[in-house]
Amino acid sequence: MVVVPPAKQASAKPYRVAARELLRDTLLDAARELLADRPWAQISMAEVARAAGVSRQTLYKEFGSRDEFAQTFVIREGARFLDAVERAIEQHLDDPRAAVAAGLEVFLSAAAEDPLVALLLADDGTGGMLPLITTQSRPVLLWASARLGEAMRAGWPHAQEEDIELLADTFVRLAISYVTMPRDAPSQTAAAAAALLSPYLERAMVSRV
Amino acid sequence: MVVVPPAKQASAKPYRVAARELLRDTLLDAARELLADRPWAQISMAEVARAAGVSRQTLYKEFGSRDEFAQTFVIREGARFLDAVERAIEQHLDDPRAAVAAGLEVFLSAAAEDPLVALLLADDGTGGMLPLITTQSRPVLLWASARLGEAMRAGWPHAQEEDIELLADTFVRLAISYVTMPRDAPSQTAAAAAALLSPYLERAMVSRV
DNA sequence: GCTTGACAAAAGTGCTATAATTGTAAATTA
DNA sequence: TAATTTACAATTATAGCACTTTTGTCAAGC
Repeated sequence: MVVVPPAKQASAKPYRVAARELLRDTLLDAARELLADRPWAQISMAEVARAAGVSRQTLYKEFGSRDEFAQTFVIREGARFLDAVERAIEQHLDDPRAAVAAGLEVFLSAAAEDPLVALLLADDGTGGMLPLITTQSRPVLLWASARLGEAMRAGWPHAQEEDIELLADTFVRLAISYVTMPRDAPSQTAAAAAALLSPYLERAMVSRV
Repeated sequence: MVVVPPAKQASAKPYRVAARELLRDTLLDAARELLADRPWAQISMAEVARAAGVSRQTLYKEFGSRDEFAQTFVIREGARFLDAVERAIEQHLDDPRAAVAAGLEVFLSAAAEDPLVALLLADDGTGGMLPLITTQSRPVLLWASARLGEAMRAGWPHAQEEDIELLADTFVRLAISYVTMPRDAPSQTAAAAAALLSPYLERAMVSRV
């Protein structure tokens, strides 16, 4: 009697969720391509929908408003960088200082090369996305800090919760600061910041009986 | 024979320098009063000069351009806060952690109450002064960091030059970050940041043979 | 050394009309 | 059911235009 194994699921997620994510990704990707040409203020929601091959109403239904879409976009682009940062940290779990240095360097290098980041920083006036990482950056900050916190918690399970939160928050704040007003070459900036954080970090990452 | 002591100088500075400083102060003070009413974008150089009782050309001769004037203004206002920070630090030279906590708390509390800071942060569009502490804040950052560095060098003569510079730079970056996007109440934010910096600080402030 | 008066170039203002965009709601299609 | 189409009011952008203000720099005068 031959046992037929169940067909391997293409994804663990039910169709509805997968379809929704696909939709969101398609829309956000379309926005990114449009942003290669002109600033956010000059891109309409209709264009984004058209570029994604979707109706405008689907876009609104999914994201609510233009501002929410922009917010989500910035966070999703940020996720690209944060992924890289977390990978860098995971490779240095035995050495917190090296982890911070590598994570920050990866971030600053990637951001410096990214044309989207350059565009975002260049655009001065209203209607752009710049405020989302300066004066109205609470959502981005909270999101990035929370995600980074999770990664640190996973890598250093002995660390105290408050230390994790403080370190993640500070890491993100400094990272934003360095991106908007560079200090040095990415590697030097990262090394300096890591040197600064490491004494605290090393205390925190060790279990305190 | 009676020795007549030399008349006490009103100031150690020669007249030319003193007059120049008086002129600058008068103009900058006039600008501050005008800023109580309306945002910077709606204040002309002619108004500033008139309010200071000086001709427009004198203003231009002294500051060069509108942007330079704004830059100088922001730095001079920043000096008010930095004075307070330095005093707070000087009162805790024996305890670097308390020094950082007190300095940051003084700054954040004062900034939170200051109507000028509120106006500066509120004003979104172009022509305002906000970019001077976000995307174009290099001058402010360099100035504040250098001044804070001097104060630290004076208070902790054993510290290494690189440590001073790194700490001052980081302090200023975090302070700006906290002002533009608050984390907590000033006292809590200051305590957290001080806790984070203190392990490094304490190593640095002690002479390393 | 400061002020006055003058100036061109640039930037802002008020106004109009027109067009585009946002956000929402319905009816429609697959 | 989920997305599309169509429709719509309200807000906002765009363009043209004349006009005013402002910036930045002169030279002349006190």
